[in-house]
Amino acid sequence: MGRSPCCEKEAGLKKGPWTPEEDQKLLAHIDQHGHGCWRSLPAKAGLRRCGKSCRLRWTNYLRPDIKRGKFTLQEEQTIIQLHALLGNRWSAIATHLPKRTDNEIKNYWNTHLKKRLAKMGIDPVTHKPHADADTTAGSGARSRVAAHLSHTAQWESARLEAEARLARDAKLRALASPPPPPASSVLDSPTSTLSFSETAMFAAAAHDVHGVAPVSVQHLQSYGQAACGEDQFGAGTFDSALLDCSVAGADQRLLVAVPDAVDPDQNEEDKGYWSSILNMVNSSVSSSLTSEVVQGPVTYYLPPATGEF
DNA sequence: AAGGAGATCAACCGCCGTATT
DNA sequence: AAATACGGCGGTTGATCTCCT
Repeated sequence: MGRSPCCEKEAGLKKGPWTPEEDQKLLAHIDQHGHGCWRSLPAKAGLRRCGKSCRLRWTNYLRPDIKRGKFTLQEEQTIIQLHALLGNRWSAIATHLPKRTDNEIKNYWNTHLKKRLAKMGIDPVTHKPHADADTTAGSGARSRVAAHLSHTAQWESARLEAEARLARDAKLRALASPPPPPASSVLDSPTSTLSFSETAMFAAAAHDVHGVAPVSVQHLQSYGQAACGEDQFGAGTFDSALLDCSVAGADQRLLVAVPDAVDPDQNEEDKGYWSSILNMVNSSVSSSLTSEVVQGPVTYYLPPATGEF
């Protein structure tokens, strides 16, 4: 009946931080034999760990295709937008951030991005401005919120502009270095195979399964303003500039024309938002294959504009 | 210099869907 | 069909680091 007992029930298994020796054993074993069955791996590799612990250590830390260190501005924006679409589905988000693990993204969200959005007056759960939640608030309260947003955005703007400059410099330096490896080895995320229909499914999923409220364009504009600075792009163009500003636009395709400032037609804004997200999701695959080609227009599935999600 | 507070992140826990027997 | 293991996922914890007073 069923399978043999799980290794995790065994006594005397080590827990806690991994030592360099343990890492070496695990690396050497996987390098030679692959991970195969995680349950049986610890014994074969000479580790007093459970298979689950080994798998976690490998996927979150030892895997050779992991990029560590500071998240770029582009990555931050990708996380924020995908989070707006997918919610706390970190593994799904991670598939669109090559070389980043779901654990790392989750940590980064919880320690950095969530706080930053909250600071900007955006609810990190719904991705809507806090003022929206309080429909009974008077105009005085709204203007206070707006003033706070503006003030916070100015500070964020200064900081992120500096980051953007650094990112741009790094990009230019990278362009001057040797060409990237062949496409087959660049496609780091094997699960990043989203097709058109899958992006539609994503949209539908966010729509009716996860209960994630779609973000109106203004919210992204708010972040865009913070990231790029109002003077540089002018009001109403922040969505287009959102990703461009960080890396000089060399390989960015998250560019969707959107209405100026506050459009009375919320549905139109939502369409622009969804187009923006879906465009990014689609392009994340192709951008893994080429860093230079800019795609032409794409037709998108858009969820029916019900006005209420 | 000391220690308290807050931030960070690797690792664990528990649940869930799927595979296997 | 039922029972159980496995792998994966998201939430949480706790050790360590950094900053501030």
